[in-house]
Parts: sequence; structure tokens; C-alpha cells
Amino acid sequence: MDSDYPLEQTPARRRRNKVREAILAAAERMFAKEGESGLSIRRLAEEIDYSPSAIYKYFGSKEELLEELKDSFFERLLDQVDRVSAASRDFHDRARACVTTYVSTATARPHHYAAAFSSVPTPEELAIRQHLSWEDFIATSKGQAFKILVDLVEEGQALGVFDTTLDPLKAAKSIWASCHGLALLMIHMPILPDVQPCPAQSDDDFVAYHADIVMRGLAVPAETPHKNGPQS
Amino acid sequence: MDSDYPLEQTPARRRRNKVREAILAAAERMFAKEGESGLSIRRLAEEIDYSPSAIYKYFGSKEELLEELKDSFFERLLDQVDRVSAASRDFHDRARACVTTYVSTATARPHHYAAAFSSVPTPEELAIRQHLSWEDFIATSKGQAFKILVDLVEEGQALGVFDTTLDPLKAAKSIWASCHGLALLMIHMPILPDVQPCPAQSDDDFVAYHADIVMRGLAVPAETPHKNGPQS
DNA sequence: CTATTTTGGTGAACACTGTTCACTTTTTGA
DNA sequence: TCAAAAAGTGAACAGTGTTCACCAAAATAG
Repeated sequence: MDSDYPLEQTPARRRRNKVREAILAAAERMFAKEGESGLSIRRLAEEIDYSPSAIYKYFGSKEELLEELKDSFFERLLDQVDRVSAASRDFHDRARACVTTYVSTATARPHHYAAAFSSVPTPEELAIRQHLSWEDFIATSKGQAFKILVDLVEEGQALGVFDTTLDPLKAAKSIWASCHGLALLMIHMPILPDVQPCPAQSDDDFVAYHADIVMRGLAVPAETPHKNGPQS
Repeated sequence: MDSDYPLEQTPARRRRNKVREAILAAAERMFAKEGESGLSIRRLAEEIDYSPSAIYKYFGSKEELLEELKDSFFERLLDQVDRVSAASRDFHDRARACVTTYVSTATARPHHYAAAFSSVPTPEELAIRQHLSWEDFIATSKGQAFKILVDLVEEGQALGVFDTTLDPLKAAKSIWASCHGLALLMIHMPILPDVQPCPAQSDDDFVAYHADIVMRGLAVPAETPHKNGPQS
């Protein structure tokens, strides 16, 4: 069955991929508009003029299909952030850009981002995930996103703008929590920004504002302000 | 039909409330264990020895029932935070306690908290929510939670520990995002804390750590450290 | 106390859903 | 050319939320 060189694209394979992509494209369209509950295998099959059972020749289950949508979305998000994190600019601008692109690409596809963090692991799954190595973790998309943050923290510490007494992993987790929370808050509760007679600003402005506050929390503390540093 | 004083509890009403509470209790148990997808009207009816259609004499739909579960959970959460925010302690400890109790009560019932922020509003819903007043907003549970944060920020500013140039609303939103994100990160990705040869600490310790970092981001800036304050 | 109306509860049905499986048609590879 | 593998299908299964006609019991009115 396997050919001379493994990457050969027989016409059959090409056709198969085409159908697969058609399924994914329709699913993507559906899911982006109506979310997980709005994505139905039967409607999806109807959309691309196939029978529902045909889908199962390409995806083992609806869950598997959804997993692929979510994964490819998160990898796109990761690429975006990776790009701006590798740009050569002022450190503060670059760090802020990481936050803003993370949040804006997340909110641009609310269903995707929310679904990417939707599973509540059962105790058994939790026990399994407990013993997975750091290497295995940063091999995943989420792990790579986390690694970008860790590197960013370490760079900030090396540049003398971040507190060197902070554990980079903890700091990175703190940053991630702040970004994650803002993105989801904007997705699920998009009313807070200018609910009052204050000068209305755009969402993007607030994200940058939030990013600056988050970074201030990691900055080197003032000489003797109060006894308010996180104790190790 | 209406009696002399509106609060009269006829035996019928009492019986009805009893059944209603039984439904809610079973639903609560089911939902806490298996989440929204695991809560089935039919299984729920079977659990309390009623027919599925009986449920609809007490709740208009599954959505309505779920709404009640989520709302009552969030009000419990609000109560917890309200209590510790009203305690008379050192400001830093109190603020930190607000964050830690918020996050820990959220993670104690992961399905509830996640579901409380699960709806992605459609553009139409968004347009409706756009013109709702500040008064209407802080009448809701979420609004009250937000108000606690705003008050906390203003108190911190009055005490001179928070930067007075910060808009209390924006600062409160920033704090909320950070808490919300940490809670959801711990719910959906409970692997980050000590994934490495670093001294393993408990989740609670990290939440407090995070709280301190968040508060540091709102503290009065050092004299002339860098040009890293959020510009208004 | 009786008659009437309202309430609580049920079973069957409707319109969905994801998924499986026996089956046919098409395509591929030797 | 022929057998084997792949692609695709319709019907069925086991679920789901929800509705509705119907019935019995309780509350209410005369």
C-alpha cells in the first residue's frame, strides 16, 4: 500500500484531502457563527451534499472534528503571538504587542477561543496529566504559548525591567491568567468597558491599558514603598 | 386567587416548593459532577421519580433551570467575596483575601463557574446590552461583584497604596480579568503550577502570589523607574 | 356539600441529535 | 481482468429537549 516515497500524493489522496478540507471548511464556517451547539453533523453533511455517515469516513467523531478546529485555531493564535514576540522593537512595546495580539485574535473568534479552553478534566484525566514532563508540555500548542511568556519574562529580567526575584514560570502563569481572563471577559461580558459617563475608548485601547498594568506588576519594586511584594 | 397578604404559604405552595427544590437539588448534584452535557432532563426526572414532562411544570426549559443553578452559584460566590471584603483587616490582606476566595470558590465548583461565563452573545444581544445603565448593571450579580472591586480600588487609592491616576473602573476590570483568568486557567488547564523541578507549592499559594502581583500593578509607581505607566 | 376550575402529573409523540452497520458502488493495485 | 480496498449511502438505534392531549387530585366558588 505504501509507495516509494512516503509523501506521494496519489489522485485518490488528493481527492480525499479535498473532501476532508471541504468538511473542515464548512464546519469552520458553522462553528464560527453558531458555536459548538450550532455545529451539527447532519446539517454539516447537508451543507456539503454528503450523507451524515460519510463524515465518519473522515473523522472518528464530532469531538475529533471539533478538536481539529480548535487546535488549528490555537496554532494560528500561537503563530500570531510568536511573530510579534520575535519582532525587534522596544521590549515594552513588544511585550504589550504580545498581549494585545493574543487577546484580539482570541476575541476575533470567540467560539474558537472559548472552546479551546472548555473541557473540565475529570479526576482521572487530571491524574494522567499530572505526570507529564516539561518537554512533553512545551511540545503542545498551549505549552509553546506558555514558553513564549516564560522567555519574555526572562528577557525582561535580563533587561532589568522585571523583578529578578520572581520565578519566571510563576510570572508567566500570572501573565497568561491575566490575558486569558481579559479575552474571556470581553467574549462573555462585553459590556464593562465604558458603562458610564467616562470617556469611551475602544476595546483595543483597554487591552493595551491592561497589558501595561500587568507588566507593572512584574516591574522591579520601588526602594521602600510598602511590604507588598509577593513573598516566595 | 390572591390571598390577603401576598406572602402566605398555603400547603399547596409549600408542597410545590418542596418538589421544586428537589428538582434543583438533583440537578445541582448532577451538574456539579458532570456539567451541562451530563445534566439530562430525562435522567433528572428519573432520579427524582417523576416523568420528564413534569419538570416543565416547574421550569420553562432546561436553559431556565440551568440559569437558576448558575445564578444561585454566582450569588453564593458573591456573598463569600462580599463577606471577606467587609472584614476589618489590613488592606492588603483584605484585598488578597478577596482574590483568593473568589478564585477558590470558583475552582471548587468548576462546572458552575465555567458555565456562569459560557454564553457568547450574538450581535443582537450585544446591541441590547449596549444601552443598559450603570444602575441596571450593578443590580445584577456580576455587577455587584464588579462594584466590590471598584470600591476596593477606590479605597486603595484613598489609602495611598494604589495609583490615583488610574481610573477605578478600568483598574477594577483589570483585576477582574486577572482573577477570572486564573480561575478558568486552573479549571481548564490544571497542570501548569509545578510542572518542573521547582519547589512544588499548593494552588492556594499561587493564587495569593498572583493576587500580590496584580496588586503591585496598581501600586503607586516608583519615582523615575522607566516610562512604563499606562498612559490615560 | 356539591360543582367547577385550577393544578400536578403522565405517556405518547415530534423533531432533533451523534453514531453504527449492513450494503452497494466506485476506485485502486497487481 | 479480478480481487481488495475505499467511498458513500440509507436505515436504524439510542439518546436528547419539548409539546400536548389527557387524567386525576386538590383548591376554590356558589
